[in-house]
Amino acid sequence: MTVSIYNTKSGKKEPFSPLEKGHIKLYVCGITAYDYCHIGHARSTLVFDMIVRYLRYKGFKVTYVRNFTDIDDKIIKRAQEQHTTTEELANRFINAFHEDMESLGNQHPDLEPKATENIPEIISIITDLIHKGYAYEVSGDVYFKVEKFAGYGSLSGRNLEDMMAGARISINEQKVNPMDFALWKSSKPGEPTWDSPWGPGRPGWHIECSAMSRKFLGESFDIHGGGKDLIFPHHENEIAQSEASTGKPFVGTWIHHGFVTIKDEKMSKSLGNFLTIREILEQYPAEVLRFFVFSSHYRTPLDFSETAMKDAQTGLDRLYTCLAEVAKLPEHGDPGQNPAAGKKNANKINSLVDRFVSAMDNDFNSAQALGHIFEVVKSMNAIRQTLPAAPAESDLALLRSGAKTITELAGIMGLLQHDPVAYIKTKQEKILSHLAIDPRTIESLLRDRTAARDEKNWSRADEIRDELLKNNIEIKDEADGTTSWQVKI
RNA sequence: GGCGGCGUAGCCAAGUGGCUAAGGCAGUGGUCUGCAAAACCAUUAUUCAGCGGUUCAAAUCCGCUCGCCGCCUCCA
Repeated sequence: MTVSIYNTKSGKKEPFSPLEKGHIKLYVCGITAYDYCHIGHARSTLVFDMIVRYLRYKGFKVTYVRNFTDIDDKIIKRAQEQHTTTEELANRFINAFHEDMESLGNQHPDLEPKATENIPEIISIITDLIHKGYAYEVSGDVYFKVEKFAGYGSLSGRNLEDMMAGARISINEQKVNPMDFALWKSSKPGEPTWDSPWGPGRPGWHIECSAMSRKFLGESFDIHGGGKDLIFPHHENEIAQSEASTGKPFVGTWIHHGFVTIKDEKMSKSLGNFLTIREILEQYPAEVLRFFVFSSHYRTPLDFSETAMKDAQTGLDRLYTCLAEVAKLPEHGDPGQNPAAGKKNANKINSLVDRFVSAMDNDFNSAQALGHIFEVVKSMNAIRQTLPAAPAESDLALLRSGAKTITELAGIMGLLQHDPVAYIKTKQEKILSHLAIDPRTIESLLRDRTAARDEKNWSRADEIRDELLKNNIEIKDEADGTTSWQVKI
């Protein structure tokens, strides 16, 4: 089966095949390094992490490039505010970004080039564009001539006249057309600068992606991705620069993911309603964030809330609980025992791979794919419930193969990769360390309760139980008369 | 103003013309238990914002209306 991908360029889902058989070249716009990353950035990296892992699962070789923009207006401004260099500032936030990626459990892209390390390539494209008449220099600045490029606006579905009518662009006297955008900016005193044929300066915003994608992936490549907000102007301008320069198609498939919203509003620095990745990860395990992100299709908006994260946590726990229960099953089956698993449940389990793959083939529908996993969990629980003390070998084999498949497939989203038993234990220990009650007190109260129960003093026993529950401690009276306790998750 | 998207149960969310409208959370009922908790099971939309149309058949296609959101300026 082939993967279908929604292509922003055509506005449709299309069967995907790479230019070079079996080898996909993917470029994703990374961050501009001037601040800590927020959960919108997290979604972006998570989505492409999942996409790359899935394409590799399908047997493709994937070359995954994600850049850093480490020179730009915002970086210069922020560096000046902090009385530091753009280099120091950018490196500081690139390091922070790498820490965040590590915490999120994302795999590394194959290459993470920086704009400042590719200045010669940038200058070379600009020079070429001037030669070909697509760009012009005005007192040290170089602009791209949008009117000269016939397809300008095709990605974002707009034309120059409409954009002019928008009238939200500041008129720059130097430009031939107000929509012309800067390829090279002359530097002001005190700003970082590189020598160029047009004098000392630095690259404009969009050109670095054209230069780096060409250098590492070639003039034409398969997939280019980023957030929806990059469609215009960033990606539109990249197409113009690259195709004007090479005369070849730039990118086959454009993938754009939706935003993370808070209270249904876009999260952004200008609105001040953003949460950084580190703030989130202080409160929730990375895996919960991953589960939350992959519970929705990547192109829809994703509304972040405490409730949504709590739901994600509970859902994830349900999956881990099932795996943990299967792990606790006896090692060997009873040869004399009849199988407990019905045909329907067995089919559900055995067909999981097919159903998961067809969901993911359909434009990476991770939400549907997770739904299939939950269905199988339900089937496995149902079988487990009817299992006798000495279960049949075929039942054990079925449950183990189900658990193995779930673990493998969930791994494409970076989920369920912890040992299930250890996962639950670690989590409880973490919660316990924040509780106002310690294990010694708990044990002591439980001894009191056991004594009360021995005397059939139920009201006292229940009182202690309620007291513990108030402190997030759940207790369980075992069949053998002992009482165990655990932290409520 | 131009362009694009969305509106499915209490909440979240899949569904790309045709089998019972996935799945999760919450709720309710049950198994278990002295009673609980946990776990598990069962159950919860005759209907997909509204109104028309196309079709043998529409949540899915088309048109209009209402509501929400995004891009057009830095943005994942």
